[in-house]
Amino acid sequence: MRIGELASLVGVSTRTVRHYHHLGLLPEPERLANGYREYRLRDAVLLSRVRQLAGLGMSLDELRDVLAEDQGKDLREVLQELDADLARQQEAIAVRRARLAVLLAEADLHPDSLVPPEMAAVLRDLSAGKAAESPFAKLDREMLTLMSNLADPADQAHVLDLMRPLTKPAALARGHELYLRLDELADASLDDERLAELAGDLAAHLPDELVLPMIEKSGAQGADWLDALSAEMTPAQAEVFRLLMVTLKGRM
Amino acid sequence: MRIGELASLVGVSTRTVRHYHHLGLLPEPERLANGYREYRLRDAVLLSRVRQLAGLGMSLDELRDVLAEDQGKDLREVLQELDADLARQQEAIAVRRARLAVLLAEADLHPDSLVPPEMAAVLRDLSAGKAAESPFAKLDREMLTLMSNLADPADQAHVLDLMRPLTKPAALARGHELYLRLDELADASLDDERLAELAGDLAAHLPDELVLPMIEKSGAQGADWLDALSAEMTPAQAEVFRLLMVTLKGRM
DNA sequence: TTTGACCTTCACGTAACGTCAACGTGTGTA
DNA sequence: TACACACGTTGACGTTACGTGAAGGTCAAA
Repeated sequence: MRIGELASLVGVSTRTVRHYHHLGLLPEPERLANGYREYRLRDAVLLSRVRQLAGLGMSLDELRDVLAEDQGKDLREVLQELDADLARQQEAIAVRRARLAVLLAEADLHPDSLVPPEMAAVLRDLSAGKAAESPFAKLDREMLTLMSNLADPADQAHVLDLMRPLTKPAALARGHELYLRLDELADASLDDERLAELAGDLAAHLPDELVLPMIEKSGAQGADWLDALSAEMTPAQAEVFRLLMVTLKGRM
Repeated sequence: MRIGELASLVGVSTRTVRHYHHLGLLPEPERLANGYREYRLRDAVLLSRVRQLAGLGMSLDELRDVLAEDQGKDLREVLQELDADLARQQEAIAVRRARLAVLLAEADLHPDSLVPPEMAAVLRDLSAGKAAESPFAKLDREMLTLMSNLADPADQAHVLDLMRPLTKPAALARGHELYLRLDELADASLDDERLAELAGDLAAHLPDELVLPMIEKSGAQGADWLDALSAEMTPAQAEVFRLLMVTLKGRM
């Protein structure tokens, strides 16, 4: 047999056969006078075995070890590891599919704000009505989208629970008003009394359980999302948040 | 934010961020006077979105299309395709695990002859007893191993059914005897009468349903396993098989 | 001033081959 | 005999999503 016959017998490309020679998975056969490789039946058996194992999902490197060590690790052990690995892959894919299903449940799916449907509804509510044009509402939505994207699914549900009181009509109206007040005070002087007043109203509006964990997490990590957020605000708005933080930390 | 802060905020490496810039998945931000990239909150949102989609199993190329076309294919469609693809992957892994389970059921698993347990038992029987040392039995085992490796699982079961009659004690003894006779005639003259006699006995021994499909498949493909097989036999043995083929073709 | 911890771009390495390129070999046909 | 055509040979670049140096500039603290 020459290489093409061997390849088509086993159902692979000649390139694959040569590749396996290169990796040492298949011994180089004798050469004819013209330099062509000359294969025997045994080579077909060896090649088909390599394909079998490779087809099970084993890497060619692992495969070389299995074939070489010959006794090193007991084939059964290797195959059991492989099975465990495949099980993990299945699990990972299942998780991805579950997340996909959640996203696909969203009614008007668009490339921005890839948040789960429930969160999308909350975001819509928060910047609806009077706050529809509010720049600060937009910033807040941006930040909440980021938080949603970064949180793991377990936290997601928890955060949604905590935000639910904010979506009741009365709280919503109050939230919109706070957005507008933040917009108004954008360029206020840093010693404007309304800043402290607004910070107090914000502290009263936001549930402690929602904000406190954020503060805690914030201090821990190196890169701080609070820094990124306040960099987007005007100095006056940042001052409002500084006051808010002081108030909230006092409550801890 | 500089690149390190952005990266740790979203939980990726700085290399990844730069890679996404290179691929056009993330817009290059402004640069500071010293050449450092300066990111805004919006970039974190964009980056986290890219990670979300990539984490679902989408390739970065597809992702670029999704983000660029913006309206081209409707995100929902893309995600549905992705889900279908993931489903196929799950199925493929399940098949691999099923094959693994079959292999792991084999009692003495060793790297040679990776055949399913039932086939392994048949192979053991065929070259047991009187045929334990038979060179031809060894050749036959080699070929059957190859066939088993190359056959798809559906055929596998069928072939095993067809071989079952050969494993009954009486047939087995007769098979061993035939192996020994093939060994004896290895270097016989091509016009030795015993060759035709042996071919006849072989034809009587082998079930038609087992051999006929092999002959048919053999003629069709370019690379012929029969060629490879007869290349391993002595001229006299090859002659036996030629005669056997003639007999069998006559029966078709 | 030196030490770190950042940042910059450039470029090779990874897995398992596919796919030219550039070339020799062997056979059938005009 | 000449030419086409199918097959073989080695060598090397392309693919995916970054990791991992290399070689060097920037900035703040000790």
